Amino acid sequence: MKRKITLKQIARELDVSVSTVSKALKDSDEISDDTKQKIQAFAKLYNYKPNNIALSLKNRKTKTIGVIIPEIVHYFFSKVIQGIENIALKHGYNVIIGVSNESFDNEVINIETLANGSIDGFILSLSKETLQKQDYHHLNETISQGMPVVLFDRVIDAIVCDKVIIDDINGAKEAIELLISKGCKRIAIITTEDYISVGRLRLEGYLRALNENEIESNDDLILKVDDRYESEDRLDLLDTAIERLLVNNPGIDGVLAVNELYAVSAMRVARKLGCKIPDEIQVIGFTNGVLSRHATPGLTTVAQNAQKIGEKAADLLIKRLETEQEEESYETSVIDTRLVIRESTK
Amino acid sequence: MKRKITLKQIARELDVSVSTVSKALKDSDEISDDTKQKIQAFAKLYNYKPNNIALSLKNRKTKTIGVIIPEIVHYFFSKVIQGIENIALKHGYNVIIGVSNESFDNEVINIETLANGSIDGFILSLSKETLQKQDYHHLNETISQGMPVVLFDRVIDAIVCDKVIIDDINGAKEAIELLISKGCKRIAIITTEDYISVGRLRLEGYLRALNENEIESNDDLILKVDDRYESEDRLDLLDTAIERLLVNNPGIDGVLAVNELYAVSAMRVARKLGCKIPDEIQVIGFTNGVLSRHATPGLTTVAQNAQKIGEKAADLLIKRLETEQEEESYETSVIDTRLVIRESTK
DNA sequence: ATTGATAACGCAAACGTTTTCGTGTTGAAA
DNA sequence: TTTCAACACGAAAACGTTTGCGTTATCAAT
Repeated sequence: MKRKITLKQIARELDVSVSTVSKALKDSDEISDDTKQKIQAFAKLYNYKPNNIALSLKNRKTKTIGVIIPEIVHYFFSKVIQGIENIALKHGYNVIIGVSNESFDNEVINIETLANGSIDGFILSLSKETLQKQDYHHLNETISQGMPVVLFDRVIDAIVCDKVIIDDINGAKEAIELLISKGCKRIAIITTEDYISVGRLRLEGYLRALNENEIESNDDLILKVDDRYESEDRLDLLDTAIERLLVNNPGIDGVLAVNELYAVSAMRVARKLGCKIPDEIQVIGFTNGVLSRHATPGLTTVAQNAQKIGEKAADLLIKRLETEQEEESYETSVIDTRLVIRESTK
Repeated sequence: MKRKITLKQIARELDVSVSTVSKALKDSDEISDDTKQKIQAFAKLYNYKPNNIALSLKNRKTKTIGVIIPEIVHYFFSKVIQGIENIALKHGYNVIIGVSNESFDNEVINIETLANGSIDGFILSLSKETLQKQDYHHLNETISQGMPVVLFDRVIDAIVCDKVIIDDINGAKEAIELLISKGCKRIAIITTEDYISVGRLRLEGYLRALNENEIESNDDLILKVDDRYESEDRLDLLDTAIERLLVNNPGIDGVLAVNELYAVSAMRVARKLGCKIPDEIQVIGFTNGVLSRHATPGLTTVAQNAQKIGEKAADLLIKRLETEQEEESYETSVIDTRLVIRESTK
């Protein structure tokens, strides 16, 4: 086993100084051609590569981006990571992933362990628990220590930094408008509790669309799902809640769900209740993921361009990292949504 | 903005030496109680945290695990990462992710940039292109440099290291046995090309099960899907291939697919051809992911315990990292599969 | 008064780089 | 022969830690 070789070892072996080796490998013209060739050949032979850690310490930058997401087994988030990876790789950055599992404590721990020199900046989406507690001191502290942060998807005004979001209001509004144009009169929405911004905003879009089309909104048609129903072993509770919605409110002919899971669950429940999709009920979801694509019938969805979100977030972060000046003007980038029509709408 | 504080700054501020600060913060009894309290209080006030990079350089270990996967937007791989993250966090390790996108070159680049001191060890699954080229020099080199490596899922004998796999042969065999016990007489398999080990092994299990049950195998019933059909915009080609399989071989009453995508595609095509599932054709897939759970009908699958694979891989790696001695005996851990019965089988 | 122990701290090296600033050697010009 | 560039290289500091060892000062014991 031949361990990695260092400048010092090369220097000793070739009987020159460490600085000579360093310069020779950088092709400095301080060093004679003879010596350079000798050193370069030797380095190549032993496959010398500079030690990243030493470089990081010296340069005070790690060329590494920290990404903290609530959940990794999730089409949207993994697609965002893919976007981040793309851009990062292109600029010579590595990506280190932390998963908060929707827990505030995990988020804090992840941030704290990464913020001590391991990374140059953060890209993150807040955990549900953090949103609920409305405690952002950990983020504001790392930001005030000069660590650049880019927030995406689940963002919050109280944190001042670059942000990447989608136009949730408009995405939902367009979806509802599609349903209306397809003849829906009684449209329900399956959303999250209000503290999750995307749920709140999509509900807002739903209400606006109804309002603009002079359809009276009805609280009975608004189902705010308890988070806890989202875990894999609580699907029955989600189904029950949806079933209650459909049974208690006969005549529902359109459903907007704020994520894939809610949407396919709605379709499953509707089918169970004997409703034809899209003939009797039309369904639209959010996130054009694998579920939407392979559901039966195929699910019409509001595509979020998750990959683009990741790319934009990485762009913003890297731009801030590479331009030293501390611009105190932060950018919020809005990524457009796109309706993908499939068979769950007419 | 208050930047992170260092030992040196504390030392200067309190008019002591750096080493005194360091020792005081470690509660060394070389330092008087007075000084310790003063220093500790000051450090706490300024929220001192040791710089990870400096520690890494000094200790020659980074407490970071490098994970390289072929694809991140993928239930199986993201679930494996979740398992790795769990264990890593528990042992104070960070996880840095590289995505090869099934490309040999990307795999090499990822490994090389991470191997230069950024990480203590690798966990990885080989890219398809690497498997095809059968070129493993990059891995064998990093291993020979003393970098611990754990391979999972797509493993290869030519690389000598710890490995974590599932019992593909047996998993497939049990699936086929289930189909046979449910009355299937003419069972097809939708698998990958042979160079992908999991496809090859599952085919092997299929053949063994047929053999043991004295059913003659038939090459016409073995569909080896071209990789390129797997991308999101090539789904029609996959469907066409499956359709050809079903149309050219009437009487197929059972299908084993080596992944979720192939399985739901098979169901979609079968339904399109007017076949009832599971009455006329029963289908079993691999990977108990979100597709299997939410397909209609629910897909019976061979669950791979992806999270357990990740946990085991992380365990193996960390064990090797923490026990310094260079044991030259490598372990191959086999994670058991589990049949999850749903409505796509009788 | 001398010795020796002990307490409390600082020095310096080490991890692997890069880079600034010498320094010694050569050769040519004066 | 002296002087001065130019050339080729080395020493050392710096990044932020940790740690073995050396160095004081104090005080008790002889």
